[in-house]
Amino acid sequence: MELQIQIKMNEKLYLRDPEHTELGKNIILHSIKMIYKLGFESFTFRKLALDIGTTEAGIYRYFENKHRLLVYIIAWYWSWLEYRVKIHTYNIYNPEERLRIVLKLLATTVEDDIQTSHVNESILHQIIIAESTKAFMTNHVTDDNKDQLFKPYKDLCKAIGDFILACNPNYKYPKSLANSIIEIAHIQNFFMHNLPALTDFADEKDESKILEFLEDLVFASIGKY
Amino acid sequence: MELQIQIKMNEKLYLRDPEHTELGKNIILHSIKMIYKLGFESFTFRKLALDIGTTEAGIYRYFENKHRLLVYIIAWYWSWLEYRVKIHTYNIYNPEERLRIVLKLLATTVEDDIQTSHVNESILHQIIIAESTKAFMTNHVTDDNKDQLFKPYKDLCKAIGDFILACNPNYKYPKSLANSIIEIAHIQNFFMHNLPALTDFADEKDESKILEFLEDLVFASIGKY
DNA sequence: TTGAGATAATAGTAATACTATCATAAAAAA
DNA sequence: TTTTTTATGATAGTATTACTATTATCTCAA
Repeated sequence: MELQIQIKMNEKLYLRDPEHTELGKNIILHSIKMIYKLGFESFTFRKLALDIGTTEAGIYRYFENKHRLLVYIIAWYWSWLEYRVKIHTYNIYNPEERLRIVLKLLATTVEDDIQTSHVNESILHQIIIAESTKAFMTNHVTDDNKDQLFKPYKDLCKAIGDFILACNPNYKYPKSLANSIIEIAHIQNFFMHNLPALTDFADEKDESKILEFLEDLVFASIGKY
Repeated sequence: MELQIQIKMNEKLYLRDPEHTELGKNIILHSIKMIYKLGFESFTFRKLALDIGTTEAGIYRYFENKHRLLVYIIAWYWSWLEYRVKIHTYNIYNPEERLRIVLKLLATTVEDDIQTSHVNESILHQIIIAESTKAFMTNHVTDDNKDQLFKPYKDLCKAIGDFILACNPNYKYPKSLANSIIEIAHIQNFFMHNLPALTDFADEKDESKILEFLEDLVFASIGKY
């Protein structure tokens, strides 16, 4: 038996559902590779079209512009991560252990443990690290938010915030701490690889050190250290 | 007596020093206003030239491209902030008090307490919140780092890291905690204003709440709570 | 067999991100 | 005072990006 998961995406994210067609799936697959390789700024629909063997117009039928495509990809990642969090914390009833599992999922490179057809999750994780805040750090963030484009991120933060509260119901900043640990995990990873002097992990370049830092931070903050 | 501070900028940041000429100062002044208003993505040299009443070519004489201009502005901010940190912690010998002062400088809107001619520091702070990570989140981060473009940010982190160590010489992650608190301060501020459901400060929209969160986080982490 | 849905091919536009050239005005050096 | 440097303005031009529009073709399902 081969299991496939399918993530239902917000319809505002696309013009035509890329999951429904071969070209659509190719757009997702190749855009992930290309954004990873070139960085989001240098990534263009023209280059993507050339790579896939289609035309710019073809891609514009699926996505309004490259920013929407980025938001789509990132939203997919957050949904997928929330799903992973659910699976990995299933049947675990100790709140601290659950939180530890979440931190590990956030801070370490994904192993392809869930089958998804057309997405390379490990490369996607690298995109998230470098590009994910660009999804909302725009001057149209309010409109995008009204279209619910950031719901997967919010849902994940909500879930993590609830885990934090389960550890310590009196902790005053569960939501803020939730998104903080996500963003810290990414920025530490980015700095470790690109501006290592800014971190305490320069020598080892080891993700498990980031995880230790995060655990230290979180459990000290919620008073369970 | 009127005191003016002058920040010496890395020469790689510009083609022609904007501090030396009227046009140069105008470029800085107007670009800050315009990036604040339009967001960095919608900001162009054409619009800036029109606003100043010069030509695109004129601006290209000062800055290679709009990204370099952003990095210049941000680098200026970090240098200025490090200077502020120095002044405000001068003659304060209690390490925890010093750290508290730094957190306040990081988390709250600047009052124009130091005279600088052509920079609106309070608008600049808003730019930093929304755009500062875009300075290094690029695929040319390594080259830019070799050119020392991020030195002011690194210097500030170093200073904060030293304050952290002064509070607790055994704390294992002073550098990582230093940049983490900077980035958390910004992201909480951004979320509070733009995606308030993600924070615990939604109702009040009050920077002092962010400061409380940061203090809680930092002093818990270094074990002085 | 018809027709809906998807794609390819082509064309075209406005804006962006630059580079180059030349004339001129102002400031500094001779 | 004259010369030279420096900064700016005016103008022009190119490649690329970010789109939109049109038409022809292909495929699959009713």
